[in-house]
Amino acid sequence: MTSRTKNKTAEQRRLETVETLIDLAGEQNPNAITTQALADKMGLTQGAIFRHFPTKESIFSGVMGWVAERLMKHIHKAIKSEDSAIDKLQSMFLAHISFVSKHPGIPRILFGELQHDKNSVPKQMVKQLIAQYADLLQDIMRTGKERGELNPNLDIEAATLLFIGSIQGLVMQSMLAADRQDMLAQAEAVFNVYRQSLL
Amino acid sequence: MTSRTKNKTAEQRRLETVETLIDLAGEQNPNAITTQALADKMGLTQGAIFRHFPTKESIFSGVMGWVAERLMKHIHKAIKSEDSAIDKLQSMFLAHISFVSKHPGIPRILFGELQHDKNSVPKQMVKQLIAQYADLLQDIMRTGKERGELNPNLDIEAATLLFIGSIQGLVMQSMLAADRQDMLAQAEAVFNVYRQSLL
DNA sequence: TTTTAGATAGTAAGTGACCACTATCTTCTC
DNA sequence: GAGAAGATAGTGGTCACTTACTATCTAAAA
Repeated sequence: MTSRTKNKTAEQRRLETVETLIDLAGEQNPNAITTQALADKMGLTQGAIFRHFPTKESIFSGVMGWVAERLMKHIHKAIKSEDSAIDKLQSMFLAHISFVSKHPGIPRILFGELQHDKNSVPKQMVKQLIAQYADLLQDIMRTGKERGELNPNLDIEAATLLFIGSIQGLVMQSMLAADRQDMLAQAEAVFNVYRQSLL
Repeated sequence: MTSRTKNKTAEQRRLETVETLIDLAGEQNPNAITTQALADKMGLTQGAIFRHFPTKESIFSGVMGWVAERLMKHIHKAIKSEDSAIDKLQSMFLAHISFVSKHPGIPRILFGELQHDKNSVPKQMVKQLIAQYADLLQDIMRTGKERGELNPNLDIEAATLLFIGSIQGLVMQSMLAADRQDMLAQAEAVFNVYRQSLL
């Protein structure tokens, strides 16, 4: 062997693999990323990947775990300091957009998983993440209603769908333009329009 | 040869191929549909596909052409009979949802094309379709503003993105639930929330 | 009306490239 | 020296696309 770099521990490699996949997904179709491309970017041989993951699908499961933990933590941190429902929603919106604009591969992987027909493990994890996310939104809206901060006639389920949809719209926009620079600026404008529907 | 069925013309086969692909995309990941699966569903051999299309990608271009024509026609017909901007937008929204609920494979193919990195022909066609769609929305909103039907301070660009995003949200919801039945009912509720943001 | 020739739709059977995954050997670390 | 990380070199399967042949259709000549 000619390698001079030290071996890393299994856990380090697992994390590195997951993050490399997220990185690559920012540049190309996630479903088209090969284990070879992954290994190349990590400076390993293709076979080495399978020392740490039993299947390719399990790497995607790892990604979903990574996302679920970091995204929810990021969002909870953002809304903790806010008081009113509207402010919480706005912080959540902007935190989410800043997260995906830092990791543009993530929404692409998410959509890609949803495209599959069969209920794979990563797809189930996506479903669970979205359900958890929607629950949080509905909690905020419900207490916002109780406190008289939101329109008492607001259809919470529809408002939740609209919230998530508007994030998807921004993501799609950035995929069209391949230009994530002004995503945050646009996000503010979009939320301002969305806000009107809550009052 | 043992076949008893007559040969069809090239144009008939091209159309049939495109519609079969749309059909299949309603059930499985569009990018994972093989030319073999397509041929099977049409009762042809795999090689026969390539009598009518030079590459697999060109079939997707055919799909995008099909969609662009039918969707826009469907939508223009829906808004023609409406008067106010709000009514036009609502008709457009519901027409769009009824269209994709009749052809659930279409949004999946669209998303799938956007995932690609390189600017393939079908991806460019998707971009063009979305741009055309956004133009129509903005036209309606602009005249709605002039007539005093919409909030004069409305951010039209953001409202357009929110409109498209809300459709994406509904589509995603149907992909999660694999249940397109109540998509139209949900659509009305979502538009009612959206409408508030225009006033 | 019949014959026939050119064009086209379709079949059958590849081909080469790619890819997830594996078996075996080598190197590193403790 | 044991156990784990990595390298090397497969293997079987899949897939888009091709080549060479056959069946069918059309239209004009006889």
